[in-house]
Amino acid sequence: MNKPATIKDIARMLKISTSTVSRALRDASDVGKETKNAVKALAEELNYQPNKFALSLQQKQTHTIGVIVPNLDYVLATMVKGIDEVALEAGYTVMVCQSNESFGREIVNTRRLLDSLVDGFIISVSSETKVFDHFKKIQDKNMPVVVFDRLIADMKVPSVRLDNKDGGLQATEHLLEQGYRRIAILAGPKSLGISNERLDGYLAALKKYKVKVDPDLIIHCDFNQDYAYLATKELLAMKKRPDAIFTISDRMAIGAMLAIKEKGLKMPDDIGLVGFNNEPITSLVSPGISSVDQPAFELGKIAAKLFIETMHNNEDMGHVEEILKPKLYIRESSQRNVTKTGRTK
Amino acid sequence: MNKPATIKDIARMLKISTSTVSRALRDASDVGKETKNAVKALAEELNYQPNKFALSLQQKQTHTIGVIVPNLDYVLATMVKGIDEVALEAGYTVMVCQSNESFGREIVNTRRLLDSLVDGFIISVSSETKVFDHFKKIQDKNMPVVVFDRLIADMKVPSVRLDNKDGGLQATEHLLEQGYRRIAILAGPKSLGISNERLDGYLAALKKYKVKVDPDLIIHCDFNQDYAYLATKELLAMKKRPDAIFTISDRMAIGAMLAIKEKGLKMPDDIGLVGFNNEPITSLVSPGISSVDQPAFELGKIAAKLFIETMHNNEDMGHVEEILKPKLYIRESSQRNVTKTGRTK
DNA sequence: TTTACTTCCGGGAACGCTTCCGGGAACGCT
DNA sequence: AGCGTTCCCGGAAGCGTTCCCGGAAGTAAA
Repeated sequence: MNKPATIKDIARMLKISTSTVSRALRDASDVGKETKNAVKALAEELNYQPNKFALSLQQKQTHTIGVIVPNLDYVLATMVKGIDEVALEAGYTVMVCQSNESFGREIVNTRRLLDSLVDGFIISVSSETKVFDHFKKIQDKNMPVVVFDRLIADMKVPSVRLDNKDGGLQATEHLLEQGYRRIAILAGPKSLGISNERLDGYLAALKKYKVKVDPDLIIHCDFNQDYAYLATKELLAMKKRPDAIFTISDRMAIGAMLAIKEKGLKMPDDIGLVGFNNEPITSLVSPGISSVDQPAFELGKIAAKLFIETMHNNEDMGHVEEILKPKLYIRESSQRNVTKTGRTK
Repeated sequence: MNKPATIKDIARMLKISTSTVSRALRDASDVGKETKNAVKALAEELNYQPNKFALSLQQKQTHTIGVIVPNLDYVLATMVKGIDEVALEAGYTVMVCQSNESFGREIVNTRRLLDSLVDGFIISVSSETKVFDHFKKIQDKNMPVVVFDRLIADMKVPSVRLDNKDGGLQATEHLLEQGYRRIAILAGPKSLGISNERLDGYLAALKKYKVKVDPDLIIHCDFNQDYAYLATKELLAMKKRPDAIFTISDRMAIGAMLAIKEKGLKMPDDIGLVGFNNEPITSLVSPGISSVDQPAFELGKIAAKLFIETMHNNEDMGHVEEILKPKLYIRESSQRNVTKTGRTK
């Protein structure tokens, strides 16, 4: 039972030709019923598994999807789970590579998967990435590409993403409704699209409420907790400190929260706080942090569906662009008027 | 530039044979210097990439490792990152599949990867899994298998794991040192090895301090926050409630913490709490939760190293078993005597 | 009986690559 | 001049499939 059985073995044992075996196994029409059964029975018995390499060599398909993500934090891990779910259903296997938010790493990963191992890609790009040549190579090879969450600027490919602007708008509007007026925003690096979109939402909300934008309250810092902590410390040290902070990720919200507590300020009274992603941690800390939820699992599923469609319909899926709506979960960190809205979750 | 260039193309263009091209590309000795250079130059120009399927068909190697994990929570994601790191270095690509702690899912994943796509496996088994036939099939095919974190009971394969007993011991001993005497433990399902080992450590510590074991204080519940919350509620409702709780995961610790707060008890004075994994969240909540740290990244790296060794040294790696030591990080949730130990991290 | 059409099956090429084998040319030595 | 070596290179088989094509029966129609 060492060497796996091949189609040839079956042919030899049954004294028929390999082509017949091949056809029988795939239920082709032009093969006798008895032979078909005999072949299937023997295949079963020998535990026959078609050799994927031979198949791939022939039909140049691997039924494998390369997924490249910047990391595997809560949101992305959930999205990947969604991808996995529908990919498996459709007979695809998924290869997940993390780029660790590194441009170089992303190129290496792409290269590796590209060589010949995968049928196509589902990508969320690293925050470091500013040029997309390595991804364009994929398209040159006519492989399907779907991007999700973080989009690629100038490539015409199907995509799923969150309506980040709306998320920023909901968050900021909520703070305004609660009476906060000097609202700061902790955004990510300027190269990061999702960050800019959320910032747009923030600006839109201020405009709607006719609150003047103070450039000093718009901070771009790295996408993590430590930087958010430092940035918040600076914000709170201002002569006219902000009375609320909107961070574009929950990890940053945590950083901000640490700085706020250290300063001895109380949420939501002294200062309001809203995060983004609705990670479980937001409801665990106290006070709970309001946060914009995104349907991550659903988003992953859609990404995979788009991929499979593009794979099958050879027609150019042009620029299909699915946009999902976020939903704000309000918790203690920003809820001044308890009468106003019921606490969710 | 649509069809990728093959060795044949090069041969034809240079008017030499494919075998010569093949040899030239791999720097074989018996090929003229000039031809060699010519071939290499042309290959470069055509952006030639050897077809992996053809290679695999031939030499039955894919340079791909199948990694099966129960989920992608903080610890496992970190471990996978470690695996990725050294695998990439060694020229291997990694395929990650999550079993979602489901036995059935694990079988499907194994099956899929097994078919022919991977050279071997690095596995952390699902908590649901009690029989290991699907893994034994892998060995039957003479593929290398390395297990990590959660071991497979009766299979002789190289493994890396944490010294879970020591972790349980450190945690419990610490609580005892702090003067707690009625210490409860929230363990996982009885089928979960790591849970039992940590429980062993707990028992060992009690024995060492000559504290009698109270079976009512040993709770087996599901490995997540909600169940831990419920279990803790019950514990706290006892006539003689415990004065400390050791949970075998941080997520469970969070659940416990919620129940404790709800009951109006204060940590560390009314009750002590120690978790396991040292997830970032432990230092974010307040009070910070003491937790047993495991070198997850390192553990992942070792797993991959073991795999590659097994792959190369054909000699049976017998039963290599690497065991890593955990380290307790003490935070506010369990630190009564501030004089005793300095707070770490 | 011939013709034509099904039904079922085998032969062989092809996918892209490696590797074994063998042969020709050039060279040096006797 | 003859022989053995060394250096390069081409031919061909083989990895496990699929698929096209053609052929041998059998059956129905002319």
